[in-house]
Amino acid sequence: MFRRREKHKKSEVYRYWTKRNLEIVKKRGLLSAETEKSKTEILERRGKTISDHAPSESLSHSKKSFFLPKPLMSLTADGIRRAKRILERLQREKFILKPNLFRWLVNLEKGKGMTMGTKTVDEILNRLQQEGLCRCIEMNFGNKQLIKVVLHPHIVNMSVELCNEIAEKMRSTEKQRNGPISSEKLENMINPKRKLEQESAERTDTREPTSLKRSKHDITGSPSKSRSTRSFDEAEKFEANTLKLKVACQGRQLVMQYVRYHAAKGANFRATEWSLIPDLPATPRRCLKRMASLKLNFNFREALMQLCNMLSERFVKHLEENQKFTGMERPRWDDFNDKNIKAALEMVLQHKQGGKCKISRDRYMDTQKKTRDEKKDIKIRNERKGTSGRVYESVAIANAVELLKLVLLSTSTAKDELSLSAKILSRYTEDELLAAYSYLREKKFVSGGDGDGDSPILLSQAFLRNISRSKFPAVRVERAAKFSHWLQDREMDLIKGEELPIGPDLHCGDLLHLFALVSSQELLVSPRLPSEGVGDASSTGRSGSEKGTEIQNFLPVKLILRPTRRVRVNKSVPGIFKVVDRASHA
DNA sequence: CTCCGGTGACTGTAGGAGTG
DNA sequence: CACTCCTACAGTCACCGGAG
Repeated sequence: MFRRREKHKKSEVYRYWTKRNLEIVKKRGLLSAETEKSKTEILERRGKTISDHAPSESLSHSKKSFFLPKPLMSLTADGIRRAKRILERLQREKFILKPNLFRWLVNLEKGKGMTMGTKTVDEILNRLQQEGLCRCIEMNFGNKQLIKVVLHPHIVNMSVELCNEIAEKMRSTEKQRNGPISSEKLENMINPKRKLEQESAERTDTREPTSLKRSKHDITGSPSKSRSTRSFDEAEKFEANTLKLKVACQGRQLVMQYVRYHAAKGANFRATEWSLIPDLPATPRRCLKRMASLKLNFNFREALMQLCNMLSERFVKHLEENQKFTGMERPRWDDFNDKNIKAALEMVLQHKQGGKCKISRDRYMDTQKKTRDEKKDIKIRNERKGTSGRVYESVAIANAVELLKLVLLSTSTAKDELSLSAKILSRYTEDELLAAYSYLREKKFVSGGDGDGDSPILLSQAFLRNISRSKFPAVRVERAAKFSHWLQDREMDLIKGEELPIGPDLHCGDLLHLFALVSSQELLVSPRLPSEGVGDASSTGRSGSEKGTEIQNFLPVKLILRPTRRVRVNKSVPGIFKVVDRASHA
């Protein structure tokens, strides 16, 4: 994982990127030189890759999904959409003739470039039936042909009226498709009552009914109290399951569309333009709110970004390959039936309900408090920065990261320094330190510390290399050069043994240069306090000291940094004293 | 009763368009 | 180029209703 600060005009956004993703787009820079400009521009506009991303192992801990009933969960995204359509239509119409259902679904998916087979529909119906969301029966009104009918599950009694309705539907369908139908067929359809009475007589005769076959479910039992209760209960269950399925489909659709959008758009986006996302399951505003609320769940956000990354990688490849193999049919980059994509999507959907629900109340309250505190921290930090940059992590953890680095950088074994480090670190919670440590491990900033604890935790060679290679911004370098000139101008004073007061407004470049000299033992820095003590600047009237020129007004304090080794004599500068100008600080 | 997800009202902010 | 205005997104808070 790679955290990167992005500047978006007036704002700054922190995002996580996988290294691999970044490299892909870097490679893309090479490719773009050889390829068409327009496609390159698309890649350029996409930015470096997709944002925020969870550790890759997140996918390997596949948990059992509780989001949908298992039979439905195993359907593809298309399958779930079709199941949803079937259930919605079943809600409205109570029954559907299977041939009609098939034609209707095929018709709805016209232009998608795929042909759905009847087996696919059978599979979906089977799954729905297993979940008690529909009933599939075969009916015979006397003609040779069996008519397959999908029923709303709470229809347990085939009333004469319903048979009439089914027959009427069949008649109108046949008429539409084949023109006039045979008189025998018509007679059977128009008067199914007679046929049913006949069947009833056959049943009392303990013979197997011939005209109204049962499929997996009993659809012909006479009404009874227990049957009514079951019917009612099943109706309730149906409603609940339908609602659940509907919500799940919306959730899935929302995530899919969101991820498609972001994968294609890349990292250089300010915000989600919901109005541009097609096929949303609800209004853009509703989707925005829903997604915002889902993203409060850290696990969900991470899994979502993981999915974005995965899809983004495929999108980049897709563009690159299209550049090489123009005109060839390529696999879809956003194919949610792809094994890996599907797994990542399921992971996102699992976290949709997971996380918060799984933790105990106390733990939940702690988390809530922590979340609030973190948000407060972030708010304070953002306010201080004067921007509205959004930092998606705890400042406490960020601080802990820096402290850990410092502790690890320190090679001191002095007792007091170790206890000071321990004291500072003790201000952080175990969770924060663990998170900080995980972060450092993830970025390969530290090595060791694994196994039985024999190997100590150390800053990695890669980290140390990177430190020495990191470039200073030009403005800092200029500042250091200016400071260096300032010191050179006063070299004679220093040789004479005079102390030079250093102003309070040292910047990064000044400090770097100063402490480089201190580190090489060319200079000595000692703190001083004003002779009249520390207090309100207005009451002291130390105009001279504010200019930093009247060293005699300062008294040395106890804490004076002295080199432990002898000052190098071959250098002409014996020492410089850092004077702390309290008056100008107050 | 608590917990939790969903939702509306509200606020803050970025960025684009228009203007001088 | 700087400013204002407008739009859209994002986040917060409070409330509601269902589930347990």
